[in-house]
Amino acid sequence: MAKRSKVNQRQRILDEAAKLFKEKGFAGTSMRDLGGEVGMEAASMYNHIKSKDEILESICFYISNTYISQLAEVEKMEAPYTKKVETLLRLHVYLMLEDGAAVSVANNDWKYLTGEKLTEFKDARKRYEQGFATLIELGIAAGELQPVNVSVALFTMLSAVRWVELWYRPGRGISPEDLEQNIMTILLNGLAK
Amino acid sequence: MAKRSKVNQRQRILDEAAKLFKEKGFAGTSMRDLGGEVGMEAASMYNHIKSKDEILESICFYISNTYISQLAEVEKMEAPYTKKVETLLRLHVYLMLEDGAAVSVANNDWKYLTGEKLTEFKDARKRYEQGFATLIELGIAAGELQPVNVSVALFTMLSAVRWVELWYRPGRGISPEDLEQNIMTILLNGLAK
DNA sequence: ATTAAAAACTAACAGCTATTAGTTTTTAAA
DNA sequence: TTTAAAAACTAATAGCTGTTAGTTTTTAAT
Repeated sequence: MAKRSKVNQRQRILDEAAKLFKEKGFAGTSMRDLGGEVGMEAASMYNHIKSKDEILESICFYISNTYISQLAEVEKMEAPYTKKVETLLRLHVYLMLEDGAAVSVANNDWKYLTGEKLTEFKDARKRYEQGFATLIELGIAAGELQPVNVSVALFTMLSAVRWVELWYRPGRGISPEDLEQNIMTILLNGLAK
Repeated sequence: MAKRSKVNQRQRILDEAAKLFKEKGFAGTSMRDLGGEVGMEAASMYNHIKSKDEILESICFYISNTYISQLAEVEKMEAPYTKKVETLLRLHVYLMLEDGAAVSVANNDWKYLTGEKLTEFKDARKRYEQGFATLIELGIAAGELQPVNVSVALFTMLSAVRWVELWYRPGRGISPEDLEQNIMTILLNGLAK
């Protein structure tokens, strides 16, 4: 059976690409670099992928699709808005702990997407942000959240969660659960006593 | 007097480089791209700069030096730790509003520094983070701040302040002062009511 | 108006880029 | 063991990279 092997090799290329793009950036990573990491001549990888651009697209849209389905999941929840916001942020942290390299690429290298893929990605991101903002807005209207500027709250939270991927490693002396709990405490209850 | 002109041209190159590096990344920006923006052949810029690497170094160390002197300033203040932390964060926001492109480059493209410049930059960043962490630690010890994990608090705050540069434009319908105030409210008092 | 320095230019370089075409090797079902 | 597809290889492509050398133009003080 040849199909299995092809799928696996493609996935290996994508995984190594995510790691390399995270480390050296999309433009700073050559197909020869990637081939070296995968253990294959650069040219050979074209049996599994269409182009370098397609690699980037696969990584970016895997992440944006995940975000969007997580949002849909949370929107369906029957719970207070604070709980919904908290859940969405927790899912962010989880995805980062699981697939940090891909998240990093989607966060930083999406700008190298071209043509309609670029607009498609930006649209997806805007949809996600819009949905998240609505949760915050409703939370404020319901009196559950402080009446802060919605955009400021949105981006402060999204960013506050992004550093995890840069910093977190098992062996940092803090468990994923504690990490999460600490971030949530700061964002929801504030740092001041 | 020719000296004046040389300094200005050099600064123009650095400014355009920061904008371009922010937009397309260091590796994604060619000297010909930069020349096009400056209005000069790529080769001509070498009358004002030593190399592409040197441009990156100038931008990165300008920012890291600013951060470090801001930290020193705050450390000298006679004030509660909450006030010190708040001041340092405000200075972050100001620097971003003033020099967003350069901040962005120092945040994202420092990894393209090479050799001892790379280690020098990482050391400076570590010193800054260490100093900031100490303020938080003392704040907790003094009972002014919630007893959260210091690293988590540090990076949550530093990141929460980074998105400004990606998002803020005059005409967003919020003044720099309100922007600041909203961020501080979320970080210090929390989003939950 | 002369002069010398500064700053622009053109042309060229060696090396790297993503990708293709064509060929050989590996894989796995018959 | 034969066979055909899949997946690896080598070699080559045109175009772009940062940078240098050498030349001409611009600038500004004498």
